[in-house]
Amino acid sequence: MNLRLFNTLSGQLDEVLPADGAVLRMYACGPTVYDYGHIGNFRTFLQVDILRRALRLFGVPVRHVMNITDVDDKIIRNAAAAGVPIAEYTPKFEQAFLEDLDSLAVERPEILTRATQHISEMVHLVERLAGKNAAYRTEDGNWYFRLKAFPEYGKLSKKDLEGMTDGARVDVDEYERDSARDFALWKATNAGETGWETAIGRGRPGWHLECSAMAMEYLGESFDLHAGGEDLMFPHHENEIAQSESATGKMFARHWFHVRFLLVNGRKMSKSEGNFFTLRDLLLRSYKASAIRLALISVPYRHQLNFTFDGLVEATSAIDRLRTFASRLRAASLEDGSTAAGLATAACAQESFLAALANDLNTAEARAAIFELVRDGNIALDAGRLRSEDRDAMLRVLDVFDSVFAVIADNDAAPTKTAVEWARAHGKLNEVAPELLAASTLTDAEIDARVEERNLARRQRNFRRADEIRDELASLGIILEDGRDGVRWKRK
RNA sequence: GGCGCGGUACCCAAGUGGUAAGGGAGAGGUCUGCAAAACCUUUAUGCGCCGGUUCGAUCCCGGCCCGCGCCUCCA
Repeated sequence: MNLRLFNTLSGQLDEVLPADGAVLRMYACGPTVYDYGHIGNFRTFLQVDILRRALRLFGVPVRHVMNITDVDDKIIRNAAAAGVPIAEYTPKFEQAFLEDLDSLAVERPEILTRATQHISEMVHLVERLAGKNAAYRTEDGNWYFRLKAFPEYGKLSKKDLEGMTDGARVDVDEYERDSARDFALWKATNAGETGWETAIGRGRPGWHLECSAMAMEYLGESFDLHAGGEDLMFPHHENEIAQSESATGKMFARHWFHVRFLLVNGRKMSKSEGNFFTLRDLLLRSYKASAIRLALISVPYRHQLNFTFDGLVEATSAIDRLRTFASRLRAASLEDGSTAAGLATAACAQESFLAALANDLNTAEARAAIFELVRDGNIALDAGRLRSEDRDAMLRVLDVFDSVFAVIADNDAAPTKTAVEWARAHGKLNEVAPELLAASTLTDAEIDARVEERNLARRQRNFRRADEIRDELASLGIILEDGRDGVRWKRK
């Protein structure tokens, strides 16, 4: 089965296959490391993660490059405010970003590259463009791309260059430019400001330049797929295409993948709306990393996702159901052999799952296929109709599901712990949910002791005392479940 | 103003020209000292409104209403 994906450039679903028949080369725009990542950022990175995991599932090896933008206006401004050079300002946010990716089970790209480590490649690109009369230097030392040199400008975002100046807010003070739409390749800077001494003068790169230079460096002048948030389509990606294709004369990326912005409580996320959340905010409120991941990937990437706390609660319950089913299957003692119905249920679920993903990464439908397996599997289990090979087949389907969704395997403790430690180190303990703090004050041994105490009371049929202990632990975020095989407890 | 997306049960959310997946929540049941958990069952004669095409439309076409996004730093 081959993956068909919507291609912004062609405007239709296209099969995604490596042009060289071997490895799919993809570039995904990464973060600008000037602050902690928010859930909007992560929806995009998560959907790119789904893409690369799905490609692997379909047997397509991937070479995935992601940039870290470690020099830009906001970084320079924030670093200046903090009184440090940008090289001292950005590493902690880059580190936090990578930690957050780990928390969300986002696979690392094969190659991570930083803008500041590719200044010479960028300068070289400007020189190539200048050689083709597609770039020019103004008196103040800035370099601009000459839009007139690239008639195809607008082909990605379907914008008509002529109509664009109407209504668009264009900086009319930039009188030096040939055209107000010409974009900056290189910004001249003074001695005291962040900059590099180069053959094209002292300065720093414009934003778009880094992606073209680094994509070509690691993937070649022409490659398979380029990904990013929908906001990047214009002008960022359009400008990348213009400068890259003008320089090389070759098609830059064949396939363009854009992830739609999410809404939070029905509005665009913004600090002024009070609906702006970083991943860390949510972890500290005691939402599990897996639930955040599932909430952010359950709505297909081209649809607007309305992120809410209710949605997070729903995702938490949904994951519990999946995990319970998996452990029920593993624990069941079953007769050897298989049944036609059991194997068919597994095969059918897998087929629907793969077909849904192959159809433009329809994660909602893919998820539904797995929940049908859960229901049918539970029914067969209850009826005693399941045999060991049926179980094995179903577990294998769950593995296939989790190779893309990555929510059944329970790795939730580490992200929460990391977040709480981070809060402690940054004087943000007041932002940590009380039960999270409370739960971390009791060791496992202490909890076990309390549970044992309660068991004793129960054996003596002193239920009043038993309930007291249960309530007490509940207030500390410890949940008890009395089962057939004893008492299980878990931290909320 | 230009470009684009969406309005499906209490909430979230797929989907198809032939009569509505899935998840959550609620209700009922099984189990239990109680509870929780778990499992099962159940919940839209209808898919924003009005026309049209069709044997038949939630799905196609036109109009309208509402919500949202991009066009500017932004994932």
